[in-house]
Amino acid sequence: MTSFTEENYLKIIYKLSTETESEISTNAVAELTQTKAASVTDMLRKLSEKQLVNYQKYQGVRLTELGEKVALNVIRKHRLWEVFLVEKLKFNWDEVHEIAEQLEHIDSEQLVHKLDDFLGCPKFDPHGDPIPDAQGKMPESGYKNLSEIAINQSVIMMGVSQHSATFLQYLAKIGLQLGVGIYVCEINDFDKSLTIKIGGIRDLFISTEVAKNILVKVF
Amino acid sequence: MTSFTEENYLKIIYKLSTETESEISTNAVAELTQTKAASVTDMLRKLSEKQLVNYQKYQGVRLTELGEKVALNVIRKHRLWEVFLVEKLKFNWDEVHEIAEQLEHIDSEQLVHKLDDFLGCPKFDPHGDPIPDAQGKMPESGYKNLSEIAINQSVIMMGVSQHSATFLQYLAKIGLQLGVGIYVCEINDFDKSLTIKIGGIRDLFISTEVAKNILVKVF
DNA sequence: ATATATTTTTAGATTAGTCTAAAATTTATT
DNA sequence: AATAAATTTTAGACTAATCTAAAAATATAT
Repeated sequence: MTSFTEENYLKIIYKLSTETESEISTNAVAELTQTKAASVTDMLRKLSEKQLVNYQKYQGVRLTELGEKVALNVIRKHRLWEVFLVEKLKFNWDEVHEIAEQLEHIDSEQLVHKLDDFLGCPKFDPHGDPIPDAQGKMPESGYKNLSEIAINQSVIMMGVSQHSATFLQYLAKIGLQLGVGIYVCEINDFDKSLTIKIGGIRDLFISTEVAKNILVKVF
Repeated sequence: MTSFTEENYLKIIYKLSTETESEISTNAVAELTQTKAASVTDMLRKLSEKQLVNYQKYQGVRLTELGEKVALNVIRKHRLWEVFLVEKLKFNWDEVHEIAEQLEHIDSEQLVHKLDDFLGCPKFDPHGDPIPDAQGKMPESGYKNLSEIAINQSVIMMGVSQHSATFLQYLAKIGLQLGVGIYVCEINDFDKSLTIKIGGIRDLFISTEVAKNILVKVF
């Protein structure tokens, strides 16, 4: 059995692995788990004994196949619960993360299966993130970051790759929401900031930082 | 804040309080928490420091008003989640207890409120147990135990006061389910066992032990 | 390539919740 | 009322997860 805490470590190591090719550093894990490096070292040794990660001291860490399976299952639960909270309970998408952080650790295969069914086997969560299936396979979205889109192209906003409440509330404020049409008018050479038109109407100026965190489908 | 473990203790002390007038003994708590008396003593001291129980050594324990409020909130969550599992996810009523034991500790007032709404503010859970409202007030059911019903009376089965899977599966096997009509044909003077007719058709023989755990509404 | 800075690990403590075994208290029995 | 039995508490120890401070290893910079 994997504890609540172990699951969180695995989830975080998984997340870091998708952003980096190389081994994950102790410090990187410490930052995301909100613990100290010393605590991470202890946990990595423990996860290693349980065959959930490959770890050798000073050499960083990588998930084993088993560890990745566990991580993906936690992510699957997290995202399914987020769909439930938004679709069924009518939460806003910026309110669900903390609650899903708790629900993702509920342990019952049957529950996950029935929840998935009840929600109609969704492939993406309310932030546009893909939901792995029971075997851990991610659906292909084909989404790109808005920052990669060329000038004069039209796209549709499908998700975000950052889930902090402040970011989501900023998007809400400037009118960027799921499903909205975005047209790239101009890209500033110097800082890569963009001028875009949303819904065919409003002109908007956004930084490349923001654009990097917006997932879009090419029209 | 109350931990997962503290919440379990409070819930169990509450349950015992509804069954007894006097102080709750350390041993009684130990049995239900599946721990040893020594562990219970430690926890009672801790709960006492937090003003959740009144406890003096060797004198047993009682919930304070605050402790009862916390306990009722956990029970509220447990029962709401059971309704969700049975009504929405189509679990059988003998499968939901373990899962609800986990879900009852999810911490979010907003979640409970929205879940309650989503379920249509149910007053009773799938076992017929009353669901306390947000203030901790229990709805009045007026239900009685089948063992208290006089001969030649007709009643409707509304719930059970024992939730073990074995008991629920036994009921399913003999055909006793929620909403069924029960007519008391005969009460054995010696051991108080009953002969009943269910759904106006089948004759059935049940022990007083079973009858004590069946909640009915007088016709 | 050596010194410095950064990262990581070890060593030793801490907290929550649990345990066993022994001591203290209460309850029951004669 | 005295003793035996049962219950409850204390004392001391264990595990999981964390911490701080110091030591060790690795990476960076001159």
